[in-house]
Amino acid sequence: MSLFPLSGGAELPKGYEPEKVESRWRALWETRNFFAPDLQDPARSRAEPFSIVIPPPNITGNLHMGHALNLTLQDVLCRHFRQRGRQVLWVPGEDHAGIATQNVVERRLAQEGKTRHDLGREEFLGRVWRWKEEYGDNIRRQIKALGASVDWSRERFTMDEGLSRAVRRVFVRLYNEGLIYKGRYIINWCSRCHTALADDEVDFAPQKTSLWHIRYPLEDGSGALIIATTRPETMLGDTAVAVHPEDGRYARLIGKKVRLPLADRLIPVIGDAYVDREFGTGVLKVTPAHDFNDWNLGKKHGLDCIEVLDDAGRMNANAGSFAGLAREEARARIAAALENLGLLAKTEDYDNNVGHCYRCRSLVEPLVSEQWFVAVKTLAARARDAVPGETRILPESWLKTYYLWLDNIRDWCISRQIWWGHRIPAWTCGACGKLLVLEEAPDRCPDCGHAALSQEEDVLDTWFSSALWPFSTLGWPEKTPELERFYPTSVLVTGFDILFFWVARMLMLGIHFMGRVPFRHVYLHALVRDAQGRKMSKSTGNAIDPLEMIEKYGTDSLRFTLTAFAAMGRDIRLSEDRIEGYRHFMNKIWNASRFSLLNLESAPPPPVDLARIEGLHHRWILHRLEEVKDMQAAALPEYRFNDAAQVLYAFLWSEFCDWYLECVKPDMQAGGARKDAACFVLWTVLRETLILLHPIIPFISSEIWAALPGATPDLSAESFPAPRPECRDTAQAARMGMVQAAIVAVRTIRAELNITPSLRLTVLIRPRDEDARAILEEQREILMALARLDSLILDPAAAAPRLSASDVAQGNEIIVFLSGAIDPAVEIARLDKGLIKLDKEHSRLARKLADPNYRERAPAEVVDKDRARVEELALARDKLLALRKRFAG
RNA sequence: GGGUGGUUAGCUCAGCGGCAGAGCAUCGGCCUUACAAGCCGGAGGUCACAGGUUCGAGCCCUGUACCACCCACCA
Repeated sequence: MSLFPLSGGAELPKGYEPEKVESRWRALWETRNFFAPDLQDPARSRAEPFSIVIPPPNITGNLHMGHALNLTLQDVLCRHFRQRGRQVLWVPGEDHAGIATQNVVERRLAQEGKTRHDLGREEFLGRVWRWKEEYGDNIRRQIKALGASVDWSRERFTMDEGLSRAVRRVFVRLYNEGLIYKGRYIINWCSRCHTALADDEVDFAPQKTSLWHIRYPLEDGSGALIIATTRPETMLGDTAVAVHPEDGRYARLIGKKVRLPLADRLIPVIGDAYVDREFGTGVLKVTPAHDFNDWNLGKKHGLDCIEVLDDAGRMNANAGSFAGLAREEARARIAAALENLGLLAKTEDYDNNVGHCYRCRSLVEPLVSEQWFVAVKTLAARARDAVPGETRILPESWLKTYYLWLDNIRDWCISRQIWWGHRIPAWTCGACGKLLVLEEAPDRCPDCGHAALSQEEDVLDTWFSSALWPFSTLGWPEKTPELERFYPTSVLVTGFDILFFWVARMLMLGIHFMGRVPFRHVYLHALVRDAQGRKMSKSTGNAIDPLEMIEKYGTDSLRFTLTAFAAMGRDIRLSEDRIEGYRHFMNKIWNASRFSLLNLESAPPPPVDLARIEGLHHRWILHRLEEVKDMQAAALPEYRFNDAAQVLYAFLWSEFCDWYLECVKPDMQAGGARKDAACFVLWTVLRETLILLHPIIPFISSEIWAALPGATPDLSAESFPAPRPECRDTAQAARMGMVQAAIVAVRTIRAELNITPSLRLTVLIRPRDEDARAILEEQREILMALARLDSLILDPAAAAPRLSASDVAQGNEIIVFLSGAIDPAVEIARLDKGLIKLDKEHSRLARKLADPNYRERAPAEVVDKDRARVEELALARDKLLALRKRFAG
């Protein structure tokens, strides 16, 4: 198959070059649309499907590290479950991001000296669409760059026709059910974006301001109430003054009236427990039109609502002589006017917290206006009940936060006064004034028959369409096979920062319209922070660009880094060093594979019965492979990404490379049946390890796979390796541990005595028992090679020469013969160091075992283990002491 | 004000009742025919603090300190 980069049995180039390798595989996966599930596939149809809808990136931006993490984790899951035989669907798509996108395009227009109003609605939207075509593709390329195994044939965009229809259907149904209503209400208003904002689109930030103390004279002339305010300019809209009903200073004044300065209106003094007696003077001015709490007080006490600010942040006609002034200007002028009248009691510095637009950072103004709302109380209650029974939120620490939010939720303001978005499907009859809420534009008014209908100007909050994403992308309101098969989706993988914006709302609308939750699990991953723990952002300039990292270190290095750091419930502090570090791991994999391929023929090695294979190292590595398979199969479905990555890292590097490959070298040199067996085990272990690595590092694993003898065309279609219970052998693994300990003991002596590695040593091992002797004898060749010996004596009775250094490893006495002089003091010091260590552990355990409470109450197996250990320690100590004696005399 | 998480080797972090771990950094020795982006070995810890539970506590409980973050409010 010429499409595939390498054919089986090829030699790998000396260095790993991610760029070349990756572009080949990207192109291949793309042209073949490898990751579109075949709904007709009988094998996969039997298993429970695995589906994910992508959190749609905004079309405004470039991929950042958060996306890279998000996409990597989803891809790891998708590839893993594909291996496990599940039918996997991962739906890609993009979000139109109403305000953000409109801002970007408007900024461009501004460069041409135009505003959107110069173009008009239609032409402006044309511009946005063109912009979308350009940048939507940008995001797509970046998703592809990461190697995400999405199904591009099912890509969706929140503004495409299908999804827009779903939006209209949902809107109309909620309206007819009385869950969407239109009303005058106080909302957050961004006077720069010129639109309403939802509560959670407002960011609070501290601001230095003043607290003005203003006298409000009592009507009866008996004095004045002094109120403290940060917003004197809104006083013109005051319709009451409030005090705490139990406040001894003021309670008797409730029901009286004060004269509102500058406006010359009489307003009542009301009593309400909401007032904090401790704050300021304990008297609160009430401006229902420009403050959320005042709005509530106004409703409760039946107060008038006088608006004094307009939607551009200027004083309106109600402000009398201040009309037309910007709010800051008005504030200064009013303060000055009060000062002149002697009504300004004092001004003090004050640290305030003010709302800002989360998109453009400008000040948010509470204003009363006509908006559309979703009545969320009942929807929220059901979304609450669904968790954790039908939908599990992980890590579970987020549960409480989720509940708390839903319990205190207010109606959701869904109308936005911008153009880019789903226009509200409501029309007003110009003749009779009837409001028509319909999925498609009506020709004429059904009541009066008039054709003069005008559609609402507003569009819907972006999150309204995203809230439908899990079912709208699958084809709803049509009854599609995808919807039937893949809803509810298996898991939603996203950052916790949009738990409320998005996750909770998907749950609400999913339950309402589908009758079932939209996903079984929600996995909330970390935020990616910089090395100092700050949030990465363009403005702070601390962002690490994933594409730059990909270019520099390769996609797999980046993916492995993100996976390895994705421990549940913790933020990731990322720095470039980390990625560079894991590039070393890629190189290690590459070179281990090169070595393997150099020893393998171009045809797959003839099979050997692995259950009966000779050779401790083979049995050990096969046993360990089984354990690694188990761990991976357990870790990934539990979203323990870091565990999966760490286990693979340690297995491949510290076991496969450091030990197994070294052990196998003599086999390869020996040739014959021994080499054949080694080739088969090597081939098997490498093959299966590549399969295990593939979900995390798809590119390099695919490239190596393709070069393996007998490789199938594409690793991404390969199944998770079947368990091989006959290869599990704990006893053999322990024996290997003993051999390793003996080798390490020799190496340590060599290093501590500064003996050059090039000098081959003579070593005497006094085995602890016959079994150990037999094993060590059998492994003589490996011991000789890895400890770099020229002679190995295995004899329990042999004497240790005075010219030697020694140690005890798992009960075996290791005696390294030395040719040159030895300083007895040095050797004694070495032995004493070991003895001290042994003694410490021995006495600790002995003390523990001496305690009858421990012996009685601890589980028998724990006690037995300690007993065995104590004996072993005692034995080792005796042996070391005996060895030490030869220097004493 | 309410809530959540964190405090373990120089750094970044795993571990969450039974021998304190990893990666990086560091120190010493090596171009040992896959890999110097490497190999071998070493050193490095009152597991924030104070109590408690337990035969046994980084691990469980209570409290304290500090650091993050989230929500609400701030007239």
